[in-house]
Amino acid sequence: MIRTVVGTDLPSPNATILRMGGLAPLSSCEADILRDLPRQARIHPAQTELCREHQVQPPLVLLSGWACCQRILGDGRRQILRFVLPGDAIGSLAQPVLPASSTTVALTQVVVADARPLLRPSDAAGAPWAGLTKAIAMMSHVDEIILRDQVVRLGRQTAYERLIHLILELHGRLQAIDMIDGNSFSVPLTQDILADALGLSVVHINRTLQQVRRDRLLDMRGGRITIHQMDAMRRVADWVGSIAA
Amino acid sequence: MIRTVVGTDLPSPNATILRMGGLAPLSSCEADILRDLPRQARIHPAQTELCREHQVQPPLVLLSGWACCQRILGDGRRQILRFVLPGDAIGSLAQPVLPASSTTVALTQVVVADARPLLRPSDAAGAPWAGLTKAIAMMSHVDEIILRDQVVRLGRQTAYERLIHLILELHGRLQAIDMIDGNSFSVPLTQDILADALGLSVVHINRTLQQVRRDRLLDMRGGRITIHQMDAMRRVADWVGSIAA
DNA sequence: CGCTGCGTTGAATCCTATCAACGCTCGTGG
DNA sequence: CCACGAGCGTTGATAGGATTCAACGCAGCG
Repeated sequence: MIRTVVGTDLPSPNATILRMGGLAPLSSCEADILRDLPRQARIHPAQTELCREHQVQPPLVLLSGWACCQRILGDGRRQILRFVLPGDAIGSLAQPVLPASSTTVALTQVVVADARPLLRPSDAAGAPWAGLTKAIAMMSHVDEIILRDQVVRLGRQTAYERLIHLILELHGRLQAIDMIDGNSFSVPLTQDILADALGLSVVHINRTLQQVRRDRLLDMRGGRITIHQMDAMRRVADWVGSIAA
Repeated sequence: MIRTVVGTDLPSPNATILRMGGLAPLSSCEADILRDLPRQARIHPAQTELCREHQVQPPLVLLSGWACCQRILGDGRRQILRFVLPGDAIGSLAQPVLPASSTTVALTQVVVADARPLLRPSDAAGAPWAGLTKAIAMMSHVDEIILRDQVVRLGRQTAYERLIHLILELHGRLQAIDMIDGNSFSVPLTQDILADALGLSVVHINRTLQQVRRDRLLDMRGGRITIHQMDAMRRVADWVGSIAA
């Protein structure tokens, strides 16, 4: 059930504006382009493949909902490469013509918009596109940092550290799009999904979650994370705020 | 001991030409630019930091030797993100002005050249720079695929699979720059380095290496890998030749 | 009502890490 | 020349972290 959004309930472009505006100052003309994204946005249910590995397709922007890039091994093992949050791109904005480097799947119902309006040829330096161009460059840079963080987590951190480190990442990214309420935020992730993101088994995710709760660092249940001791979490996970928050 | 190469023993630009020429057809004028890279190349001994995380510096091209991108955790744990082979860039060519997203260290003596000659403003479409521009875009795309492969290895593969998968990656990348001799190739990696790349302990790398040898898949000793059963290796590691070889 | 998705628990197993020690080669210096 | 140490590979024993298998509880839903 893919439907085009119509009528008065246009999805909000806020996340995108916050995200890109946080990466580079945008002219009012550029902000208008972002505000126009929701026209012709599309809604997809959870589990939808938003783009498939090796396939060339125009880049999208996620307006609302969560998605993830993942890869499936021959025997069914799944590894989630990164989570895609509102304001993030699906498919590279910096290299729009290359095939997708991995499959992106909706984790919740999502609203996506065609990102091509952001891609006008921005040859003229200092033109009204300079802000968007820089924001796009920054986005792909941040994406790479996120991927490298993921490598370090999986390669050299314990389950306990990985879990906290990922939650700190999500916290930082959600903060940038104003989706943090005080010391808690909504996280539509099952333990199953967390396991595939952190390279662990569901059972062990469950036990690690209990451990962090017992240690009073944070609490995760019912799709919501409440942070109790941010500083202790940063210490445990060896957090270096590489992502501007 | 950093010295500039002088005199008649200029380092060969071959790897770079093979690498970039394999990613996009290059005009003779573009090839000339690559051939000119070795002028003013620099030699660094092993262990040299070629670029440091967060620091902005002009991109380099590795002409010979091996390097790696790595990150060190607070308590000394090290994770190698990717190996840098001859013909590869150090620092992004596609986004030359952004800070480095991780530290790059020489694993052997290396020769590097300033990559800025490749970066002329290539506004004019179809200009003599089109090939280089495309090759640079492809390189950053391949780099991302390599990083994603690394995530999958670390997250969802066993030590045995990881080791073989990495060796297949190195084989493919070395083949592209013509550094494979029959069924064997030189690999200046200690077991210590392999461990930090694959997220394992040295001891376990050692034992896994013995296992693959006993299984007659391949043999690694004295800085050289000999492949005995390529097809079996691909099967074991769930290899999908994402990297053009 | 029974099913499905999700979270939870216990027990046993396995993979991988850690610790400690030893052998080897090679370069260095006495 | 030989002693010495550093770097690298190897081995055994032990411990620990994470997986697997299996089962159960619970809520939501057709």
